[in-house]
Amino acid sequence: MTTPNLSAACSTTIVSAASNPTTLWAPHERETEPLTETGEPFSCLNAVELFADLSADDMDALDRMSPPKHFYSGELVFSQSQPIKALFILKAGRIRIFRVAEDGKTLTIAILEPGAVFGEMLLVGLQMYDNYAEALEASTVCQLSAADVENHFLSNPKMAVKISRLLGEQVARLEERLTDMALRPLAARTAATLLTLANSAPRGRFTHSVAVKLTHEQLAGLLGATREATSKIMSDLACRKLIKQGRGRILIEDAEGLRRISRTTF
Amino acid sequence: MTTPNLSAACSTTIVSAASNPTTLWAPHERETEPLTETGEPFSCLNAVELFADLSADDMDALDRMSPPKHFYSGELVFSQSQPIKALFILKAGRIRIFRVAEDGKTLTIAILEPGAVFGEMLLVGLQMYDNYAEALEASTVCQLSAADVENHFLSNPKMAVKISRLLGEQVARLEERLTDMALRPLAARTAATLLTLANSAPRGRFTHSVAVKLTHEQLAGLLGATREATSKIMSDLACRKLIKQGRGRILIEDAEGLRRISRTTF
DNA sequence: GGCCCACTGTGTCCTAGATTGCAGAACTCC
DNA sequence: GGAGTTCTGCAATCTAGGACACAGTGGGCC
Repeated sequence: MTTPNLSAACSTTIVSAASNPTTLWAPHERETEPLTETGEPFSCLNAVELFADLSADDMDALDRMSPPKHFYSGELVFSQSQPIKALFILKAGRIRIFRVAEDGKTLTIAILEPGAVFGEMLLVGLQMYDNYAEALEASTVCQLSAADVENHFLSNPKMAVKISRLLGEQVARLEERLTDMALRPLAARTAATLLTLANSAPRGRFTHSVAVKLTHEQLAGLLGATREATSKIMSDLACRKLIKQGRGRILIEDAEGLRRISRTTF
Repeated sequence: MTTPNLSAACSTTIVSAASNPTTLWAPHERETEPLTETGEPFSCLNAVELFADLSADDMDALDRMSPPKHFYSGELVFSQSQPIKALFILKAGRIRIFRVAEDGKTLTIAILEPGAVFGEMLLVGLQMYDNYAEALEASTVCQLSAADVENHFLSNPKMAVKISRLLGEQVARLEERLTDMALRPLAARTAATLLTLANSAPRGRFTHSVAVKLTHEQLAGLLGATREATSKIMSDLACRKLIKQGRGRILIEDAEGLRRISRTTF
């Protein structure tokens, strides 16, 4: 009652909003988009905050030891059968970290953008770790072997502190997500997730609104819900003018409105 | 179908099993139980693994600076209004860490036994952190102020590594719990949770089975479910002879059976 | 320019679990 | 040993969201 339920009232006109003639998510834009703000030709390490404290020597050494590897869209970066033996740095593309249940259903733990470091559990010496990683698009990844990491890294005390902070933030995020999953209805979770995604996403340069590059299916994986249920919520959000939709793109139009929804209990 | 559903078949005789004349969870046992294996009179620090690498001097200094504080059952150790300004060490009793949703429903993040360190987010410099902590029973807690921690701790490189490991394990646990929450039905989650609890619980000394000291309500808080739903599952588990129940006590009788249930999808 | 396929919208069941309400049993405290 | 409080069992709804089943449609690709 407090939150007006308009789902019935505006079951049409949803896509029409998305098909307006702006080039916001025009496909050709993707190619010209620099993958990080630091420019195209960058070593695997120099753009990553985690490595900022490395000496130039270490940086060079590590860089030489970490040949970039290419993954096709859909390819597995690691899995149970190929357990993590390296620290990964995503150079280009997008990687999805996920877990699989017995029945094949999956939950997405994270979707990584260029510059992200993953396989961090190696740093902490945790072996058994049943996450999978899959390339959502063609991606380039650098690998640091456990030995290299050992030598140039764990010796450095500043590094340990950074790792702690990294993990601490992950803990906070995960606790938040866990309680959302347990206590919040799908609509609220969806809104909250969109907001978080929007924050980590690159700002749009042609508009005030922020684009999140995800299909409903991918979003559903992140929410722990079905594609159908997610689609329904998204249509609803769209017709309340909180977001705009395009195939595989979501534009956040009204962050404040989303924040309101994310606090609803039912 | 693969998992026999006996809920109807054995809806009686559940409590009778719990009311047998053993003294396994007799109330008077609690008082005589040593709170940790290291004996009664212990400083706040010496029994805690995290501090093992501290020099004797540091240990003494910190010990002097951390007066034990008492909390009554039900009292809040910290909350939004009293944000974390210290690192806590649980000396005696049990503490529940939880989060609260807008509508008042809560999710239990963890239930801590003596020896546990909490408020770790302080170590990583994360301020905003909306967890609550409440004493489940009369508890004694030592506090290390942020300044003390700073001086004796963050300077020590070994310490940072330990903290990383601590947080890494938390991340792993939380990811596991998150996927369970998203992909597994209540029964499976219950079984899995009981097993985890059993592992961290002190071994029973009079029997092969392990006791978990929780009411259905507390367990439900951990599972993100209602007390009723949890009770139903518990009765079911009990009549399959996988557990035995007593007021506020759960005995794991057949860990292997529980493990089987924890893998069921429906 | 046309074909095909990945995305999305919708609609109808159907079940797990929330909600509500209550009752009896066990433990605690006088 | 009696009263009140906690804990647990049980049953009757109610509902969010899952499972299926299709139907458009936009866009990439040839």
